[in-house]
Amino acid sequence: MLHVDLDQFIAAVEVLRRPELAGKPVIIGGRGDPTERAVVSTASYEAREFGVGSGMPLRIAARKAPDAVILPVDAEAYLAASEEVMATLRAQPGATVQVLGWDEAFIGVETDDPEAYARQLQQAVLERTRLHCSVGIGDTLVRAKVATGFGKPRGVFRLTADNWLEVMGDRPTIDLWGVGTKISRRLAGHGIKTVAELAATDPDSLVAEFGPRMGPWYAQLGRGEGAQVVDDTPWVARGHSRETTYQQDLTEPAQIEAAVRELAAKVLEDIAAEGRPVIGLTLKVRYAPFITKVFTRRIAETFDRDVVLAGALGLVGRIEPGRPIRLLGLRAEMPMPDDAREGHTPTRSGW
DNA sequence: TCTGGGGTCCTAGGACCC
DNA sequence: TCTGGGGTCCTAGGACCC
Repeated sequence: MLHVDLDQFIAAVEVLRRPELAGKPVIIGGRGDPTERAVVSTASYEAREFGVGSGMPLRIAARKAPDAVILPVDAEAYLAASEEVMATLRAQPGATVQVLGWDEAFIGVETDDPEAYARQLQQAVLERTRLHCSVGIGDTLVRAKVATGFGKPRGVFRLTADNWLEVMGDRPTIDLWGVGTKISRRLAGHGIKTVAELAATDPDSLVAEFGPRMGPWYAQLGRGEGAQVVDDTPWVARGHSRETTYQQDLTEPAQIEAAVRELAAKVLEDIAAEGRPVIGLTLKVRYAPFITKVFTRRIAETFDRDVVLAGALGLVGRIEPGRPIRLLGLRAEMPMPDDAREGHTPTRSGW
């Protein structure tokens, strides 16, 4: 199977409609204002030379690359570009396409020459969208996904059981897809620092630390093993959420209630667009950069906007009074149809 | 200088039921 | 006086991904 990842996707889309930005450091984030609370969505390769990367506070990025062009996020433009890319992938001969995000997909295909297929696919995407992509080839989804990183930019790389340990063995576990800072640190606490060490670990020995599913999953991940099937079943959202980081902290109860009403209106709009009912609500409150609380409430299945709004406002009562609020988020959960795809994210059991 | 927004899934503990 | 075992649901929190 193949994994396709567009190169610096968001920055590339912006450069396409503003050719004068080609070759310059470009940073996309928030509303494009580095004085606001926001982070970098994507930086062009030129901006990355200055040490700017995704997730970095925009303010810091602007200081590191003072001459960079900073643009606001334009989700609609990226979605439109994404749809063209995905349509191109679906048009490839024999391709089963599983979309992972705006700029990523797995391709299931039977071919004797995957490298040639990958090159052909890159050419097709470039011709139709003027965007460059990298392609990973693998005998599992995990290996294909990891392989793509070695192909960047504009390249192709193959990772299978034959060369997995040779290529990945000496790398830190955090290089694995599904292992972040927390898990890599906890693994290191058990003397497991490299992918090879994780691969050699008895899956059952990780159960005590990570639980019955995640423990064995990490051991499997170390070996690059996992699902080998690309699933193009249409994805069905489990829920929809909206959140806002306020430029100035909220303090007044009236402010907070108005903010929750605003979030509820947006969430209801997203839900209504799908014509599905609501069965649960979660209110997220950030009091300070690192202190986040969530309040969840299950409700009887309903299509009634007023009932949902009342439920959301009910959760507001659990907010600690008098504490400045920097972020509010509201999520509505929907019931899942029985035939919906299981295990969408890579780190989970479905893979 | 201070960390977005939209998602998914796992874990653990308590309540409740049979 | 003691109190099993299995199951489900709910809530809170954690971790990861793009």
